[in-house]
Formats: sequence, C-alpha cells, structure tokens
Amino acid sequence: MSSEQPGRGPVPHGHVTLSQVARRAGVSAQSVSNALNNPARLAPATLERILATVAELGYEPNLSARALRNRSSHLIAFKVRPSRPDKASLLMDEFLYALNAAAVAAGYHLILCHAEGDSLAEEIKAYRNLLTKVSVDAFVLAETHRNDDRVAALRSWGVPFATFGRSWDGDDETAWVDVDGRAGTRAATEHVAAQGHRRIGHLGWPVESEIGQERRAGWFEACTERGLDTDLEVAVPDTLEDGRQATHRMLDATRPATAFVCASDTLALGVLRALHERGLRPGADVAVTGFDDSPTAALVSPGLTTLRQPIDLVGRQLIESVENLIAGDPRTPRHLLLQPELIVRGSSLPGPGAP
Amino acid sequence: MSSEQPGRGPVPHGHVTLSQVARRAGVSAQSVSNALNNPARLAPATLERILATVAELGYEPNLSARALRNRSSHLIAFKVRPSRPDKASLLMDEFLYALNAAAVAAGYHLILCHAEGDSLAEEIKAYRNLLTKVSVDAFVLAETHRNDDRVAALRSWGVPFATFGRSWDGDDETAWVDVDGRAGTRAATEHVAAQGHRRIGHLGWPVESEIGQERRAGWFEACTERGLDTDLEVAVPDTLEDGRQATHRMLDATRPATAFVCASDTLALGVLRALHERGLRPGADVAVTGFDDSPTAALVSPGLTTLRQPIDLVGRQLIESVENLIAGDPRTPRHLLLQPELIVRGSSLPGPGAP
DNA sequence: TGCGGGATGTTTAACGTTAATATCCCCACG
DNA sequence: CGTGGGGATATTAACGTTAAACATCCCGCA
Repeated sequence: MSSEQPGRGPVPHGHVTLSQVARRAGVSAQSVSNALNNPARLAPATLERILATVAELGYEPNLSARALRNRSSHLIAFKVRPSRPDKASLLMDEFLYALNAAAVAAGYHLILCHAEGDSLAEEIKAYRNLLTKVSVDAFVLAETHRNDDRVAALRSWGVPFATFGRSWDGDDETAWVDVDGRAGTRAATEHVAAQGHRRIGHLGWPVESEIGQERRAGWFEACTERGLDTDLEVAVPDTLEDGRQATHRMLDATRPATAFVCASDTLALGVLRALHERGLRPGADVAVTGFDDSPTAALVSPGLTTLRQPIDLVGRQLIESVENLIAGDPRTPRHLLLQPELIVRGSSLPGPGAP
Repeated sequence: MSSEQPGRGPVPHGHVTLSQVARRAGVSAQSVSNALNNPARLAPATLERILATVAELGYEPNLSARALRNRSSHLIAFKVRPSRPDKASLLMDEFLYALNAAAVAAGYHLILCHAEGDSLAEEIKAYRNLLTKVSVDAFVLAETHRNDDRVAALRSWGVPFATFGRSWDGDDETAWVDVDGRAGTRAATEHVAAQGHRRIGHLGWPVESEIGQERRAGWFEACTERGLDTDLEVAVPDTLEDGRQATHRMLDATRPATAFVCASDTLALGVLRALHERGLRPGADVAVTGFDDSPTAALVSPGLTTLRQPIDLVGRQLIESVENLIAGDPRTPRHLLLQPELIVRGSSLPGPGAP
C-alpha cells in the first residue's frame, strides 16, 4: 500500500460496557463490577437489579481491560509441536481438545505457542514473549525430559505451569500429571502371560527415553515376578521399520519369543508386519501389544491390543493444577500418576487370527 | 476456601513499559510509541536512539493495553473439534500446527474455541463470547457445510473470517481456501487406469456430503473421459467396517471391479481388509487408493496409495486471507483451490503385493 | 520584519476495568 | 441528643497504549 493506513483508531463497536450497565441500573460502574466479582458487598436488592440489567443488556466483561488492570489475561499457553508423520498416535490431538475443554470450563482460554525450528532457546523466547506481551496466566508443557531448560526458565520467572509428563530429575516443585507407563506394560505382560505365553519379548526405545525406561520396567517386573525369561529385549528407534527388523532378528533366535510387548503402537505394527511376512498369525501364533491406542490399532486386522491413556482426565487435572497455582494455593504442587487402560483386541487373543 | 481471596490487585511485575523506555531515552512515551508504530514521524537520530533504548531494556509492548486501546487483540480464534477415534487422519493436527505457525509469523496468536456438545447454537455463542470478551480479530473455521449458520452469524457481525473448505452455497462473500478433491480422485483414477485397470469402482460417502460429491465427481469424470464403466459405485458412511462390507458386495458382482478409488483412507483400509479376507493381493490383484494420507496409509502393508493435502499452504493462505480482511483490504475475499498430491504406494502398483 | 507551514515532539484523553479510598446514611449506644 | 460504627455505594486513580490535538522550532519567502 502506498498511502498511510486509514488511521481510524477506536471506533464504536456496540459492545456493552460496565458503565452502560451502571447507567441503566442507576448505580456506579464499580457496583456493577462488584455485582460480578464481589456480590457479598452489595445489598441483595441492588445485586438482583444489577444482575437483571447485566442479563438484559447481555453484558460481557472485556478481558483486555481486565487483563490490563489485573495483570491476568485468563489465558493459558500451550505449545503445539509439529505432528510427526511417522507416528501413528493421535494422542496430542485428543489431548489438546481435552485440555481446551477443561480450560474453557474453568473460565480460561488456550492460546497456542509456536517456536521456529526445534531450538530450545527459541522456544523459551516464545514463552517469554507470551508472558510479557500477552500476560498469559500459566503454561502447560508436554513431553518434558530430564534437565529440561524450559522448566528451569518457567520456574525462574515464577510463572504457574504444569507438565504432562512427570519431572524426571526428581524435582518436587513442578506440578505434573502423567500416565503410568510401567503399570501399562505390566498389565499387557500379565495379560499375555495369562494367555499361556512363557517367552515374552519387549520391543522398546533407546535408554535415552525416560518414558521408554518406565515402559520397559513394567515388562521386566512382570516377567521377573512370574519367573519368566527377560532375555528377549531390544531397544530401537520408534519407527515401524525398526520394529519390523527387530522382530525378524528376535524370531530368528534359537528360542524365539511367542509374545511381544511393545513400547508403542508404531513398533507393534512393525511386529505385525514382520509376522505377516513370515506367515505367522498374530494372536494365534504370536501375541502382540502396543501402547497409546492409535487409530491404526483399531483399524488393522486383527485389531492391536494396546494401552489407552486417560487423556480427558489428564487435561482436566492439568488445568486444575494450574488453577491452584494461579490462585496462589500454598499447597505443594500436585503430582498425579494416572492408570492407562488395557484394550484387548485380536492381536493378543488365540482367536481365529488371520494368516 | 473459607476466607476471602487474597485481594492483591496489580503487583510490581518487572515488565518494561513505554514510559520507562521514554524516561531512559529522554523523550515522551508517545515518541516511543511512534518509534514503533509510525517511525516516519521521528527525526532519524531520535528514532535510532529510541530503538536502541527499546533494545537495551528489552521492551515488549503489552498486548492487553494495545488491545484495549485499539480494539484489536491480534488473536485469531479457531475451533477445535473432538477428534473422532474412528478416523485415521491427522489432518486437523497438522492443520492446527500449520495455521498457528502462519499466524505467529504474521504477528498473531491462535486462541482455541470450545463449545459443549455438537450444538451449532452453542458454537455460535462461543464465537460471540470470544468476540465480545476477548476482542479476537478474526475467525478461522474448518469443515463448513451448506447453509452454515456459523458463517451467517460471523458475517452478520461483520467479523473477518475465512474457512478451510469452500462455501458450498455459492456465496462469493466468504474467503476460503480448499483442496481440490475432484482433481485428487481424478488423478487417482487416471493413475490406476494407467496401470491397465478398466473396471474402476468408487467407494464414496453419502450424497449429503459436499466433499464426497466432489471426490466422486473426479472419479466419474476420469472414467467417462476414457470410456470406462461408471456402474461400480457405492456410497457408505465413512467407517472401515462399511468399506469392508461394501467391498465384499462389489466383488460378488458378475463383473467385479479390479480397482477401488476411495473417498477416504478409512474406506480404503476397509477395502484392504476385505481383499485380505478373500486372499486377494492389493496392488497385484486389485488396486486401491485412499484420500488424506493418514499415518496408517504409510504403515499398512503394502502402503496405501493416497492423496495428500498441502496443509501448510492451506494454513498460510488462510492467515493471509484474514490478514487482508483485518486490514480492511477492499479487494473481494479470496477463493483459493489448492491441488492435492498423489502419493503412490504398493496398493496401486503391480509389485510383489503381499497375499 | 513578519508569517505560512513543514518537521518534530509533547500533552491530553480515552479504551474498560477494579483496588483503594472516600462518602453517605442509618442505627445503636452512651 | 450527639457520636461512633458499620453497611452500602460512589469516587478516584491506575493498569499501558495510542489517536488526536496541540506546542515549538526553524526555514523560506514576501
């Protein structure tokens, strides 16, 4: 554009304001404010009259003004990460919906955070920006890891925040909600053991992954408790192809596994593919379990037994946590470990099992 | 809590304000504001000095104050829908990321909208709320349909908005970006025709779906142009099971299809399952194509040929559209039809094709 | 010498809300 | 019959920013 922007400043907008309600109800603006935020300070009759006027005019408080005055925007920031195309899971999608629903129910809104690239520094800068420019009240983080700089930054600023995923460096200050991966793989292992399997293998992630370690531990403990072998174990990157190749290697062993408890649906799908290539029937010949109940798990044939995380609950609890922190609740931050649910499908049942 | 909330009002916060910069630079607050919003009004030397001070103190404008003053929050609202567990597609996940990235690049932020249940009235109320309380600058809608009340409401309020998905009621006022489903299925049909298939079936959605109609049209046109039969056509709900059953019916016909062009990956996966049940090899015996390039499409064996939507571009274009509308650009709203990309995998190639 | 006018910068006021403070009025109590 | 207390409401000021109006200076020109 060559010319100056049309400098049209604030224009009439038709939104109802406090003073309009006040005028109409014959009281001061402050009384209307009190009617909404501090009803006890008003005489019952006045209160009722004001509230009636509020309803009549359809007044809605302007959050920008409120934010300016109170330094609180009633906005909670969440960082969306690029979805990895190789990942089968809709977890983040469902999580975002659940988190937003909980936030709105609590009178907040979710604002999304974006950082270019994968740089942690960029991400922290983005958080800082949201804090200083938008005055967000709190942050929710997902996928934290050991010695997470983001956590350190948020804490140093004194902002309320909670994470989906426990704090791995034994830090008691951070509020978190997590799903018990260990109990999950333990349940899966016990389930296939109950089907009579004695050689139960584990397909997991490299040791760098704290989540992977937890999931492995569930398998290991269940096997140990029942006196089953624990030598059938492989750690690979979380891709279908890695899972497939690892399965072939494990099936070439002298005494191969008859069941595979996997750290993810992606790996489990790799197992299914390998079985398919060998003419083995999932369920009937070899039991397979995954983790996360991805859409694919229900779509493949036979269905993949897997573990479902209680995502709705995670969202609600996280919002509750940051609410408490925002309110300055002096109680120590909450740590909440929720249980995943075992979804049993054909891949771990001795049913007909397609060849 | 039994006692009153600790009424601690605004507290010192350490954020740098305009007047602090002004004091430090020895100018008025307005000059600092001008330095940022209207640099031409300042002498070059002053401008430089102010900008240096801004950088030195790390000043960031407070968006709440700006929003209050300008009636513009630099927030764009987007409604997230619950993800359907039976749907394989990550489309919305990717879309959200792309949209947010584009919004941030343009100096905006995405705020999420939530409405209880599926009620349109609730949803419109939620939009209204966002508009009056948060002063969002614009809305982005996905999954619009014919005679969409939400579109009507937004237009009646005069808010800038754009939709992912064309306006189906021939309305020229609405800015939209869409992906050409017709061209997509046409490309898929031409692709399997090039493999030598003459009996190409279409597995589509019920006629209520405008998108389904478009996708069907691409198949129909491609077949007609090449003199191929168009009698192999079924419309079913978008579930794997419906796709599976429909496939069996179509394969029981006297002259069955040798190729299936489907309106979705979900239906195509149903076809794959049916083929599997009959011992037919996808690719080698029967070609199959889907739509949307869901994660499952790459994970199944053999890979599913499908159509990928240019989601990043959709996001960028939508943001550009609402930016233009917010700026009051008098040009007519943009309508943009983008092309999907055919991803060829084993399900439509005469390769080895697993039995 | 005086004066119009551009370039530069400052002052004022307002956006809508709310904590803190002030005011008013009524009743109980000395 | 004054006075103190307290409940109900009003007034003030401030949150940080910016459009609009206003002040100031300097230059060119009649």
